[in-house]
Amino acid sequence: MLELTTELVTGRWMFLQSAAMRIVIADCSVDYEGRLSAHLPEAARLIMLKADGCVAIHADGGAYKPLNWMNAPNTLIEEESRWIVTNPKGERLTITLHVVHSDTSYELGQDPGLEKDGVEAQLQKLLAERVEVLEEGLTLVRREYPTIIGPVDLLCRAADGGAVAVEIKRKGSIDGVEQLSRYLDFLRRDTRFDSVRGMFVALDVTPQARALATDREIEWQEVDYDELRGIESNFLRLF
Amino acid sequence: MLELTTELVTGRWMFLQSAAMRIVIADCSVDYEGRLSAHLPEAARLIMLKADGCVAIHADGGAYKPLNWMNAPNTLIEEESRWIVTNPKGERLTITLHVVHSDTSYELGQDPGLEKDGVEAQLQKLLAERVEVLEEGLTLVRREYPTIIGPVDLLCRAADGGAVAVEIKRKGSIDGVEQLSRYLDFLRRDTRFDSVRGMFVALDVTPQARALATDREIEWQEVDYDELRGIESNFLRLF
DNA sequence: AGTTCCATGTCGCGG
DNA sequence: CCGCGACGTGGAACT
Repeated sequence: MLELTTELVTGRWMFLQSAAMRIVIADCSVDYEGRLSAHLPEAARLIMLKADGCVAIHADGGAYKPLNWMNAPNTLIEEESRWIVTNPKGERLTITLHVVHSDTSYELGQDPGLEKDGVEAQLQKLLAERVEVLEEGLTLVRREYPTIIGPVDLLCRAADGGAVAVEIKRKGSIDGVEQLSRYLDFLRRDTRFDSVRGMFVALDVTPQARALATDREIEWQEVDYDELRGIESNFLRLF
Repeated sequence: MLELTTELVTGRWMFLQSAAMRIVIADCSVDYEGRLSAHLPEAARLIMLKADGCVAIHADGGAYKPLNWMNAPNTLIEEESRWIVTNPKGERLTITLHVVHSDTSYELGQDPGLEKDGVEAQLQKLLAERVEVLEEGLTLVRREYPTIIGPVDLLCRAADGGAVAVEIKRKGSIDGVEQLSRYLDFLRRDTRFDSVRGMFVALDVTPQARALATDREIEWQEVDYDELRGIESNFLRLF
């Protein structure tokens, strides 16, 4: 773990390109011109510069979101007491430094990254591998079946030969039912399908979503994530 | 501008409650249990604690978004080399500190706040002043026309006397078409209008939004922001 | 408190 | 690189 101070560094732009995070505490005012125009009056703030060149200006509050920022890729020009950050999209962030209280850099190295569990992608993958969990005799035709208005999570075939469009959500709210309804509208006009049923699947389905689904004659069901993983690991163990 | 180090402080939780930002550089591993489960293996990271009690764990890259975070309000328990952050919603963040490289606090004070000039609001204003840009003979009835389900961006009258509901977006995606569809459903049940057309206007309209709008018999069009501003400034210059 | 809708959304994946 | 949908979306305005 190496801690560097700016005294060690002559070319700051080069420094930014190296893998290090720089933290500056300063009285500053900021202007952003890009997707909108924004201005920050002079005040004490924390300026974070990461190795990839991104810049974030934080106040002591307001959750994790900075007051102003510029995401990589961008170019930093350091003038006397003024930094100008520009990116290829034509956005520009200008930081005017009035007083610098602290300027420190830390060599953090590459992060091993976040391991997530319980998101929709995982759920879709598990269900795609075992669609018969949803209904006996159901077989997978295709994951992410494309339509002009977007991909259907799972397109399946039922035991009776009819098509079944499955929409999967972690939390099943009314939006998801609307989304599935749109897909059904389009699929039902596709002459390749004789009949298309809708099936709405989530870890939890809200009462409003249940009501709407029922009203639209869309089946809904809740699945248990741990159970699904259990089935999966049993499956792997047995075959 | 006061810089405090942790040596000055005995009760860190109290310290957090005071208006100061604390920056810790440490080798740490992190676990989050809440809306999902997530784990961060041990690595050097920056931990930011703000005065409002929020916590963010940053790697040296990945834009301004932290790897993990907990927004205020929450409670921080500092044990020996382990921090446990919990919130009323039942989420929990556990930070295990293996090596602390640096621990500094900064008194930043209250931020005067960001002054913004957003795009959609600006776009709506420009179009409201020149609705004939959208269609010949169109006149404005009212901006933000109120309905029970929310305000219609622009309610207009066409040359033939029919009503036109205009929804304006910076980026026109499928959500916006859904929103306009709901307004139309509602307006068409209002006996004061003989007929109501829908018009979906954005700087960019996605192909899927186009498809859905067309299917719902909603007109859509793209407008050019710079051109609109040009029209506006010409208008001001000439009259 | 619950809902709706905007955002400089950001992020990741598939074409 | 674009387009699209998910997100621990976050946040504000309004009911």
